Amino acid sequence: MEKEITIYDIARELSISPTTVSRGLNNHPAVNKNTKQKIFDAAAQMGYRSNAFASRLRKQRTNTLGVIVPRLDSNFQSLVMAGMEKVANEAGYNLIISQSLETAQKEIANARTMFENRVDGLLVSLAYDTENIDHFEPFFSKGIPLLFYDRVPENKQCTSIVINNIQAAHTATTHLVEQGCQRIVHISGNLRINVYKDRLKGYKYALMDHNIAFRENYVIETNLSEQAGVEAANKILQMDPLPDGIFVANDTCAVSCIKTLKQAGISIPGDIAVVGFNNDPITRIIEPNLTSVDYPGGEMGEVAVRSLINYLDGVSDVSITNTITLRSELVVRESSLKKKLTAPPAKSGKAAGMV
Amino acid sequence: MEKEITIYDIARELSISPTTVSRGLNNHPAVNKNTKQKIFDAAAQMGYRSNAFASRLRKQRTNTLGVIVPRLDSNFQSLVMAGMEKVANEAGYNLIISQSLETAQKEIANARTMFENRVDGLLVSLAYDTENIDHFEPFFSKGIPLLFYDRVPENKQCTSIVINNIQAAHTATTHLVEQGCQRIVHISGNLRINVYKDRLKGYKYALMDHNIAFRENYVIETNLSEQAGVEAANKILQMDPLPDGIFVANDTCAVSCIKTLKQAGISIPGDIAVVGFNNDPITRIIEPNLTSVDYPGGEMGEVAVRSLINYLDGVSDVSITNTITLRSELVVRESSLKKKLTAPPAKSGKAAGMV
DNA sequence: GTGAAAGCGCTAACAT
DNA sequence: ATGTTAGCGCTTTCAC
Repeated sequence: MEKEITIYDIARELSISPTTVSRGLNNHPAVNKNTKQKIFDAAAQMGYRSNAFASRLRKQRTNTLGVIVPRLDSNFQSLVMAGMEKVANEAGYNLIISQSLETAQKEIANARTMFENRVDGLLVSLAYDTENIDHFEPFFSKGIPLLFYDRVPENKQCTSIVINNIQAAHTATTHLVEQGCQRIVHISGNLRINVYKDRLKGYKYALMDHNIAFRENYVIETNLSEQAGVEAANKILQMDPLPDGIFVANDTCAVSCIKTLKQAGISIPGDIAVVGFNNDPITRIIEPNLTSVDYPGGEMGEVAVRSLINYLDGVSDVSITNTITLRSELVVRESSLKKKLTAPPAKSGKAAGMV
Repeated sequence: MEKEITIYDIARELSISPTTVSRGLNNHPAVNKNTKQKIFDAAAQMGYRSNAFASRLRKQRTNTLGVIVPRLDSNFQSLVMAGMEKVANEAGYNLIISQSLETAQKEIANARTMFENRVDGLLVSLAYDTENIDHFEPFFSKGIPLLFYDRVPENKQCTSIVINNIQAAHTATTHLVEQGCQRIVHISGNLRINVYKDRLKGYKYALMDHNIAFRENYVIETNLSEQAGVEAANKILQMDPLPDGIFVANDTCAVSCIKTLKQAGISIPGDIAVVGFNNDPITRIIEPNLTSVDYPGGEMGEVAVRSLINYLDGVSDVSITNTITLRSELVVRESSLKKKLTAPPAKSGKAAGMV
């Protein structure tokens, strides 16, 4: 590998100082336009490339953000990543992305790596089995901004970006009640995680608000996988009387649940109305199309990175100790419509959403 | 922000030299076990964190790989990313990920950033409108390994990881022919991209091999979006006689095409048999379930990173100028089955795949 | 087994 | 507008 060109080489070539070269390359205002041009020309011609490490070592700022995500291969998370990358890229930040694969152990290791890589800020969505956030302690004590999104810690001291899961679940459940459902099952995810815990709460509250008794055995805790949907459906089929509504905490599981129920001869929504969560593309493919809570992944990613960068730039030092709550909305489709609407339901998309 | 602890601080604390501290921290064999222990203890106690930049500046190696991907928010690409991250992480490499958003312009900018970040290697899947790969020239001339996957340049000089799109498309089309289809339409993607070009080729070859005339107007070039599926379906509905088979270059488009055809009263596969590409989760949700080419995204990501790292470690300097072709397979489901199989088709999954 | 010294390439005082 | 100087924190000869 040939020798790298440095600003010293350029300086020598042009008989000026390295300082001026550095300044020129960085478009410092106090450099003669002519000199600047010469510097750029020489740099291009000599095949110079700036050494980000030397610069970072010197500047003590990395222009890099770290992301720790449970899994990259989820529809929701990939939307988030896309949003994050977009904003970060526009702002000149790099993104180092790692996945915890839902284990605290990897999350801890990743946090450590991010710390040593001296990311300027860190974005985290917690793993399934993360019990505490001690592994982020170094970030707190060094004052490195840490922002949780979606799967956030209970500890309300942390900055987080979420949707109002309680409210969303309340709306979803209420919708089922309004469609005439009285025996509503809730298929939940891991109840140690805030989002699923909150969705359960919203479900409960909605029942209470409509004077429907909450029944412990109507809550099925699962891992929300496709397989879990099949199993949950089988449990539901055993129930007597048969439930007439199901609120599922994600779409993957809701869809496989519907498939299983249909195979068993249950009519959706006739016998059982179903509402999912996430508004994944599959909601518009399953028959009947699935009513679901639209969950702004891309936006969440964008907002998260933007907040972090604003904070780093001192623009919004207002407080990084806040919770940002994004809007979500119920998108009503056929799977939950026991009653006909006065106007026919929109074919698809968000048209029928209620704000 | 309090001062960072460096190896000098540790050295002073223990009255030994920074050299020894550095060696100890890096588990250099020639350091006394006792000393090593003392170093680690002091480091932990003093809250030391290694400065990756200083180390990289000195070592001229970054342990970082760059990834430039068209879009993060695609099912396939998120599988790839997940596979890449997994292997990279295990090997102690960081991943800097950026998206081109399908534009050559951003791809060029991203390549530049990756270059300045001195990634040890780069993984690229090309954007829609990338016309040439001049922007990767710096990597070639600096000897930085560059590995293309999936969307690779025509130029066969580059290392790439692909599936055999010609063969896969040939198999898919042949399957339709064997089901009795004679008028098979192909819904293709952007024909400037190798994968779609090759799928068209495979389709053509299969027709030829079965003495079916290739008809120009049976090829519909689209962007393979959901919307494109609707439009393509409408075109097909205009055709007289009606085609009896469709081979679509991805599943998203195939599914929306099926939905539109069904709405128009066409029976799938009775009137028209359909085969997709990618084996996305949606193939198992649409009714009838969609026959599709299984496309190993996760594996592609894993293999790509593993190859790159092996090369960097000098393990497989065999040649980074090769093409690695991964296996793909047709997964037969109801959407293409005009004839009953002797054995009943597998309910789902890859069981019915032909190798 | 340990240490001294030099330097990776850059930038930010502080001159001038 | 430009230059001098020093140092970011680490690793690596080379020496003992």
